Amino acid sequence: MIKTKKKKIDKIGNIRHSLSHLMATVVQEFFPGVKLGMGPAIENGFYYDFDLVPKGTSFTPQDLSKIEKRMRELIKQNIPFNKRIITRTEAKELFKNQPYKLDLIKELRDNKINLYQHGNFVDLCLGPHVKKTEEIPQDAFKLTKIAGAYWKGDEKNPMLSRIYGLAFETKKELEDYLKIQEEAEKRDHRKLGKDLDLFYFSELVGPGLPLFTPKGTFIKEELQKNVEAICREYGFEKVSTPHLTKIDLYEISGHAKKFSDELFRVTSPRGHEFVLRPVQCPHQTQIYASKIRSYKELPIRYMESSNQYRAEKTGEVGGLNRVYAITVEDGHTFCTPEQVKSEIKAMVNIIKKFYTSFDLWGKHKVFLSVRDYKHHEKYIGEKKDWDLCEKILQEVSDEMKLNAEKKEGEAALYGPKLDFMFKDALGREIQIPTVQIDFATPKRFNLTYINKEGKEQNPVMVHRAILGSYERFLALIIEYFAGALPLWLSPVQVQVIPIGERHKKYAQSMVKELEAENIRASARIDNETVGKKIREGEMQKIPYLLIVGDREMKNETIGIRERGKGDLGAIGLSDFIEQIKIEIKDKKIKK
RNA sequence: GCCGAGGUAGCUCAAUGGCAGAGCAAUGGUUUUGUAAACCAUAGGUUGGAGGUCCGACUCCUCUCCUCGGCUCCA
Repeated sequence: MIKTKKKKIDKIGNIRHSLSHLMATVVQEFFPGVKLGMGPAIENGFYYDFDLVPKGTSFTPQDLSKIEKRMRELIKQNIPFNKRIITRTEAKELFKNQPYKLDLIKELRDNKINLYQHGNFVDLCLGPHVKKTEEIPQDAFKLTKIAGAYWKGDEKNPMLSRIYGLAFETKKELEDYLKIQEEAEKRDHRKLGKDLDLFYFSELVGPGLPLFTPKGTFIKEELQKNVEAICREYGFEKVSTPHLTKIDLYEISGHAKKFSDELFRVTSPRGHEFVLRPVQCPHQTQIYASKIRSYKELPIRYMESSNQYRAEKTGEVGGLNRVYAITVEDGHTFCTPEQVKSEIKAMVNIIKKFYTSFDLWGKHKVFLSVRDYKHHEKYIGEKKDWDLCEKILQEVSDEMKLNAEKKEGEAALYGPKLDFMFKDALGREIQIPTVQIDFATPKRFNLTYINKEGKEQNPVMVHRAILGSYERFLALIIEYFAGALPLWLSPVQVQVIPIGERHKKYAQSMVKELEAENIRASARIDNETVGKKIREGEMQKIPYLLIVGDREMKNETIGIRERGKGDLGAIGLSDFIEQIKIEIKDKKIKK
């Protein structure tokens, strides 16, 4: 069973990879002198990078259909793909006009160089490929987009023109994929944020600076109450610190140097230099530092939901996932080295509890982000501390069965971390919760406590974000629930719809009763048809619509319509209130 | 920041060098409605902004702002 599945993956991998080569053939045919980059198979398709001549030219969307058409013609010719092995010297000669290929050859240690050839096209490649192009379905691929991409992913290198393609084994799979993408676009938080009136970007305020409407703000605050309640159970205390600081703070923490280009700088009228804070940790260290600490006080756990400001590169801001002004739910524990592991486990448990309440636990992947072992100078802190931190996180991952995947070079400035990754509506990975160990920052700020022996010692700092950025978290849940947020989080939980004029008073009295029970309710007493009010209520993703008319008034009931489920019949208001109070209290997720 | 595609009414979109338009939303009226869009009318625009070409620019060119898809980055 598993074997056949693997075989299937390989087969589609070969098709994708071979399509990439075929595309390069056609591009070479249409754009003589083109320099070839790399062209691998990827999830759902393939790409190939090209450097067109003359410099500065690129593909147009029209080129894509021409290339695609020609690729189909080539497939029909049933061209065989052949593997060849040549020596380094031969390879250098063969690719003498292909600087990027020569660059790749330089990196290969082996003297035997693998090539794949079909027709006249030869590429430096380990394979594998299809044997003949007849294995490639002609109608199950599509060239989709043109993008710039740096050679070998390094922004210091030249930018090549990349063509992305989708490819599947059957036409139906391709069509299904396109359909899913189309559906996914409908749950894009940027679209739903507008439709549901949650947030807005003003050209006057600027990009990356979301303005939250009353509904959006309500959700943010409700999330905050929720995450703080869980953290409080685990001993976190709320602190609040200013958004500004003298830059000196970041000179000590190391952020000023490392993130110099991403700091918003503010100069006072009297010439004093401040920065808008990009992180909260250094501020919180200063609360710790405000007095002498004893080992008996530790762990000390602070949490704070507040704004941070990062001057992200312009091309990187977008929607709520990357903004200049971020609301971050940030927390730090100061503890003894012996306490680190249990503190981290506690944090993972908080994350688990919080995400379980959204039905999101299990929808994630965990990365153990460690340093770039070749470049320790990029980080602060001592090597032995880093070794220990990485070991602790690995143990936590093993003991808590997190299955963390090691990611080299992804660590924070001051320490390694466990990052919890989720996917957005379009399948792009976003990092939300994180737990990070930090031996370095307490040393830099000279934070100490008096240990059992009566001697000063540096505490360890554990950074954690549960909800992370409210903006990102909101984007995640909007997309996950397609806007139909859980009842407890819905800005309007119940809307009462009177059938006609003579039912309006009854509707308003229902609202009063609901509000008396702390249920967020409103009545639609405007002169629209019932059908229209229901339609709008459904589109606004209001969890419950209560329809009241003659029947309901006579029987002192309400007609319930549940979001996405339609008419559920009539019951008494008190029974309804009882039911939804349970749903709110248990934070049930209804699907 | 880099490569590419875009920006027309609050929203979704039309008008390819020759009078800027539709549906929804808004406003006023009529209608009082039984489970996903009642009807009529009115108003709504320096076509993102600035400059240029042209008798004439939403349309062509330059710059700029913003949005989207990638790349890079993400404390």
